[in-house]
Amino acid sequence: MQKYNFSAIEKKWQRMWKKKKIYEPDLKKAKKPFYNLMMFPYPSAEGLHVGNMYAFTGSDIYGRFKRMQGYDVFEPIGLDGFGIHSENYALKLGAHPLAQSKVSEKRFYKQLEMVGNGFAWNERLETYDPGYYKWTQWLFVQMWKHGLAYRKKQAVNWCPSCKTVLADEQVITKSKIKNQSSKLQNGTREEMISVCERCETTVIKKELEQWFFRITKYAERLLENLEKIDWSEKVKIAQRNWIGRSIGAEIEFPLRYSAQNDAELTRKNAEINRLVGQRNSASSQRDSATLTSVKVFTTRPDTLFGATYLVLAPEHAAISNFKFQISNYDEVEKYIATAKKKSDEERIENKEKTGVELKGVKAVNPANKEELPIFVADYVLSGYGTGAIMAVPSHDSRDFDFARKFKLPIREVVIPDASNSKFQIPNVQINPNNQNSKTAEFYEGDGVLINSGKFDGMDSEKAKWEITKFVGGKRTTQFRLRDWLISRQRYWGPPIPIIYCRTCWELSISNFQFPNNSDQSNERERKLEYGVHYTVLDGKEYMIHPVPEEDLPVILPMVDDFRPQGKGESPLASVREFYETKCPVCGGAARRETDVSDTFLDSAWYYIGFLAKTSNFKFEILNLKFRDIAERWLPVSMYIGGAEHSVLHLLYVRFIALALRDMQLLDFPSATGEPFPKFRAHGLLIKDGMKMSKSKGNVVNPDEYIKKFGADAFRMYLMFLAPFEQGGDFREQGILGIERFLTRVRKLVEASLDKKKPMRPESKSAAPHKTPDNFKSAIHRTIKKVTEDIETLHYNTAVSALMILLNEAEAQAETIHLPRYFYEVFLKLLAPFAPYLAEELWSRMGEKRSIHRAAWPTYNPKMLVAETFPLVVQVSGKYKATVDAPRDIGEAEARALALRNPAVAKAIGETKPKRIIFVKNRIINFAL
RNA sequence: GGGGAUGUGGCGAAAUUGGCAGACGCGCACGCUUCAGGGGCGUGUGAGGCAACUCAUGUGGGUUCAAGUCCCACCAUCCCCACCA
Repeated sequence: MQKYNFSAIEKKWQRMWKKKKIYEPDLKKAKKPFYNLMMFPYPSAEGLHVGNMYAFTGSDIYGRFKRMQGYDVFEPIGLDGFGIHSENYALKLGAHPLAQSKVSEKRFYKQLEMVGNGFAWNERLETYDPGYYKWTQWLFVQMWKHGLAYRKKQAVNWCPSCKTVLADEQVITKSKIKNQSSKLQNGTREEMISVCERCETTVIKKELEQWFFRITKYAERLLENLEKIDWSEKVKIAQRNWIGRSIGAEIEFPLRYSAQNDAELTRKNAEINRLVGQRNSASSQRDSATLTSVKVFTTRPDTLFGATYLVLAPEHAAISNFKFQISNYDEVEKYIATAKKKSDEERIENKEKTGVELKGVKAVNPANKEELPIFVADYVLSGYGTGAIMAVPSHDSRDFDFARKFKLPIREVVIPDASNSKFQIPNVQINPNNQNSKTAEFYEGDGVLINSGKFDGMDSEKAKWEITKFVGGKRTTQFRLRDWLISRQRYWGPPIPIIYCRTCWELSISNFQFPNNSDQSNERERKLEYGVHYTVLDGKEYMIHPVPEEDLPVILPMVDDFRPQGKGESPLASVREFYETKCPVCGGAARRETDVSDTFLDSAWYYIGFLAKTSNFKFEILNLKFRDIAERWLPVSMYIGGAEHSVLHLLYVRFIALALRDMQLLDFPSATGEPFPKFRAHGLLIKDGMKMSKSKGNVVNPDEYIKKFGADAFRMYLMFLAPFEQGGDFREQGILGIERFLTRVRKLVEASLDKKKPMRPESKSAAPHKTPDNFKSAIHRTIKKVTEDIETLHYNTAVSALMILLNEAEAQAETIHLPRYFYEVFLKLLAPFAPYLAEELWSRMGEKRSIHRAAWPTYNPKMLVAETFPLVVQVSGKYKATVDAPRDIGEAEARALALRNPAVAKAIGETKPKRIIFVKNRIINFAL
């Protein structure tokens, strides 16, 4: 057998494909556009990971298939090269990220070319290209101008090792099992810790001024649109849970202060007025007004009569307002300080509830006018709802734990419907003010109300809204989704295009008047509401201005020491030439924002970037030409990527797309505005049953395999080893089977081209050119199978169908000349999987056009079925025989045929079958 | 605690959706090939039994002429989220 030099052939076709622009659709004129997108990689580690290859190949097969079906397929590629992962990699190597990016770029593109994907190389992009991040910054400015970006001081996740802020989504909870002795004694004891998703360092909380994107404004739409897009169900569920909508009520609890404090109260209120009221007297009135009630959010307003205390989150604003009414304020303050210092690790690990009562203040239950104690406790989160809850220990496990610990009353107000035997009535003390700690339990289900005055006997679902109405509460919806924290105190990212000006602040505030009856909640929010956008830097207020669009991009300066500072500031904050600038409004000296934006902003619009790239380093988004292109190509036809991006990238991209549409900056035909109406998540590739990682030393280097077996064999093996959406175990041995298969394909085609080759002597008697109908039928069945399997991403069974057809063809070739039709069909079906070999053999057959532009074969439905079929014969449900039967025969004929079989006749004997079950073209069963 | 999966040979996995369980491939065994170390070809390969047959899709029940597939209960493993009121 002659040697097959795959690497030479791969190079040859790579050149040819590029020259003939096989994979470059005309973005402006394409008639049947098909945007086949795969998540672009970030070049962090040593070259491409097999996992990447796996994902890209799976996506590429789909693209090649669509191209052969006549679509103008656009399959772009680029690098998500900005961001912490790339920066950390550079830090590790001791290289500058800018220099390192050039090295990575070269290697990645070379590898990506090798694997044989039909990429549109002309449109490739890198997120660190100033031509690209100019538009990332432009996007930020648009978000700002439309009120979707804002600045706020918040306790944020801080990674002490990466020295930067992390979004909630980038903090992961890890369980680590405690030492073995405790495991033996107490069963498995798990300790939960919050760690940085990248370096696994424990994350702590830090209060910092940060930039946020108002993704919560889109919570409802992001949730509702999920119903209208064709995505892997598990990804939809993950997003649904992340957005986390709950419907409940906001209920106000009036406050009452102890009598002995009243005199002091008056005096201290005056003090508040003096402190707060300097700038505006209206605000002090409001501040004291906030002291009269506390608002809580609850999903169970039906349990209001069972509320026996209130709990405020440590960060709750009202607590400091109570300052002069709380008799034990020192203790409260101490508790709050401890709670704030606690990392999430400690808060979560320590499930034991803690808290302190606010003495001297009571809340009044609006339903039954009872006075309730108020606590501050860190089991209530400040960021959710109103940061305050009404505690109903009888119907909530957390409140129950707390009540037990602090000996608070537990009053049951909902019992399961006694007529429904599915529920057991829990053993709960119905004594309102006395808990029996031995037997008390909580019940979180629905049921019927008791101990609830005039609502007794009402169904709990109905009571929710009746009681809300009764106490003047408001039905509201809450989301778990938080705003997207977008600023990063690192170097390797697009500088946030914002300028802070002190002069402008002074000018604007000196002649600013608040409208008299404005909503006077928090002074700062109020100012923001009336258009005074300012921030506080080093204790002074500054006006916030976006960088004018014509001044973009704000170039990331070349900085030698790009290491994170660890003070909550970006390394850019030490670069005077960078941060010192001129105010775009007043022209005076001003200061630039020195944080960079989150990498997820870079990747939130890259699919638009591919379309907008007009030439090297130039993108056009705004002009009309681009709008034509967007209209033609968006939304993306098929998006394939990893499920690990279920709630990060995939949520942010959707958000940005919807926002751009609302801002009327992006338009494409779509009812929903969703950028990816069809998304499929590929599975995870593992090795030896374990996730691949360098620490385990089981990382597969794709280059070696491509060098050894060729890109075709490597690709095809990856697709064969398991269903694409499931992922599977990479086993080196498996690739040998594919290698054999491809060699046999080549030999079969080569033999057909070799005219001199004689037929085997023993087959002379056969009619050499007549193709048997069963073989024709096999060809058509294979076309059907492969077509349908590619459409549903069942690549493993598509490959298997090709193997079956090859086996059959080899057997046929013993006796007949296979028709040219067979070779054409076979190579076309093979082409998406093994693009090089298919192209090579195709051209050797004398074809001039690329096989990747050839028409995908179609099948004739009439040819699918053979003339006979194996009729399965059962007796009493047990298999007895298989007989060859003509297609579509009726029951009588089938019965006669079956009974002629000796094994069947023997099994039935003299008995007369009670019943005969006959399934056409399949089975006949004699029930005795 | 909540949500999502997944359990089929020695291994990766198939199974027209209720109709011959294990397709296809890996591995293994034996044989052939003037065949040298991961070469090619052929045959066999779920388990037990000489056999006809019997038993087999995590476990235990059920529905059905017929169950990997449908229903009920349980067990195991993995992933995601997690004090979200």
